[in-house]
Amino acid sequence: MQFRIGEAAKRAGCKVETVRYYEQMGLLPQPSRSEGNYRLYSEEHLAQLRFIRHCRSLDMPLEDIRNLLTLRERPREHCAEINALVDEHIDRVNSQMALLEQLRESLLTLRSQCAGPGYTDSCEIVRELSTCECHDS
Amino acid sequence: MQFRIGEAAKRAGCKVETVRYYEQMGLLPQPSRSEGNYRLYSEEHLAQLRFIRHCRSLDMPLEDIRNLLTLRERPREHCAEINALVDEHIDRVNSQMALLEQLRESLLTLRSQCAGPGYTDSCEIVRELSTCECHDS
DNA sequence: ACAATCCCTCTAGTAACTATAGAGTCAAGG
DNA sequence: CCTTGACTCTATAGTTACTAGAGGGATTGT
Repeated sequence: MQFRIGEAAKRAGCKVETVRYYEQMGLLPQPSRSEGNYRLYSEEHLAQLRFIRHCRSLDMPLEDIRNLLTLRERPREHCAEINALVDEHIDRVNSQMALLEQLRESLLTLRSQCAGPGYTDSCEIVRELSTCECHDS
Repeated sequence: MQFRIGEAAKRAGCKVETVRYYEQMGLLPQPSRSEGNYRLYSEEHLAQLRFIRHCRSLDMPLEDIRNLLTLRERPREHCAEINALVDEHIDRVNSQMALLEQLRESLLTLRSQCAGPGYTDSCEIVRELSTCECHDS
């Protein structure tokens, strides 16, 4: 079975442009072409595309996926590396979550400054946003 | 007191390039210039820069900040809009967190597939990433 | 024969910066 | 007076993972 790009994209749950983009980035091998120069994908191509999409649904960066694609050829030898890669990604997600949690706190505090229609002359939210007690660097 | 861009950036806790970028995006008014064509910032400029940075530290998009900068000129009249803007942002942060939480679950499940040195011939993580039970669209 | 739908390549746009190149300005030291 | 170093200027390109568009060819159905 061979698929044209539209069919491949649909089966992988992404857009046509995305498939071409992965090819351009070297994540998908160049498929054969039809007479009319259309890309023709095999089942293996499709499997690899799905692999990529699955990784992306876990928000892994393409660079990590590129590495995984290489490592998975000899999974036994590279088990440790594969785990490390996943662990690093989990760490990234964890710290992103911690950051977002802080953000949420700050925003809720900010929002509580103005609970109803203001009774002062200036907006407490604007006032709070104007004060600066923090230095990033 | 007038500051050159380096001093302004330091006081606002950001990079020099970032300050110029805000000016280019129309978030900071163009400052006066010295004889040698250096930007010269007043206290008001600095306050506005800090306002922007504070909003950014809450991860608000520049477009929202642009709106806030306008709204804050008449806070009393625009109190409701200001609140709505903050509320929307809180919603965004909330749904981002929900997404990340799901992600974390999936990643931990994935990771648990390979707890120690594998005893099978193929990596369970790679196997799981290859299976596809989901369609995004 | 013709229209609709698919596909092709190439280029530019997104958000919010960051980094670089190549040049000018300014204060202090020798 | 000259030079060195730190600072600044403009303009341009790079980052991530796509998305959107132009301008054209291929295929399919009526």
